[in-house]
Amino acid sequence: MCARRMVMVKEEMRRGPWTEQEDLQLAWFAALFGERRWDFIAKVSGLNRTGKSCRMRWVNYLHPSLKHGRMTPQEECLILELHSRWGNRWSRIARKLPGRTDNEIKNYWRTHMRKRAQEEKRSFSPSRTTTSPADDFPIGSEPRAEAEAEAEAEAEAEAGRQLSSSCMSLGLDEDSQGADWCSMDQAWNEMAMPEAIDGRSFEDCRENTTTAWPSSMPSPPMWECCTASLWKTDEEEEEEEELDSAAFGL
DNA sequence: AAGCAAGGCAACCGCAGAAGT
DNA sequence: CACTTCTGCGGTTGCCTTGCT
Repeated sequence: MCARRMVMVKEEMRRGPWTEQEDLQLAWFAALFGERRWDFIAKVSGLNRTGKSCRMRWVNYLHPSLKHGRMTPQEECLILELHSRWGNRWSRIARKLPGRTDNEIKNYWRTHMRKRAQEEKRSFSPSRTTTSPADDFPIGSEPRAEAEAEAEAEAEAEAGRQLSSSCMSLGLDEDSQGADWCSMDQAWNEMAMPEAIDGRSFEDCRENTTTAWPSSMPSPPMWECCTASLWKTDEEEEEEEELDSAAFGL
């Protein structure tokens, strides 16, 4: 049904999840033409995806220097600290976490902070448990949704601030591997083994990808030429961040 | 075993700014 | 200088997986 429609609407761009074949194609063309001109790459690769979509896929998933796996406690700590300092500047925060993307960090923050916020909410307002939220606002009324969303956002932010400060007050930093730095969740502490991430590193994946590479495509060297510095911090930005740090007395 | 809810994450969207013409 | 195109960012959505009842 969908395929039929695709045939009918010839120029329609492909959307949704990427297939392995598409990934290979994109990686190949990105290596060939560089990590720029995504519209051009999208066209010549015949992927029938938008340049934007290609770029997103590359940056968030295919780039060789990306880490794939759970956040380490150090990374979590860093995210909390940087978020308390910079707010939702995900790309900026991501630059401080080599191998992590803004999207990944954003997702991480949202899911974990929301969870945390919900816990906070429960523990701080026991009285609310006795009355249903619907008591305050009739079902379907706008104010309820808005107020709840606002409260949730504030709770998330507060959770972050608290975690961040507890993180700092414990004197935790890059050396805090495996430290019992907060009780956010026992599971968080169990992530402390980078080697255990899925049992494999991206290097492994890269090798596998290379071996599975179509014979018509050159393999290993392309990775070398395209690993260039997605995560290298721009010097100017770096300077600015230093200034920020100084201003915050860190 | 089936149904449902929540969690996790990939992907998309809209906008703003930079770069090119 | 104005306009167009491209890139990057942050917010949001929707699908898949996992855990619970």
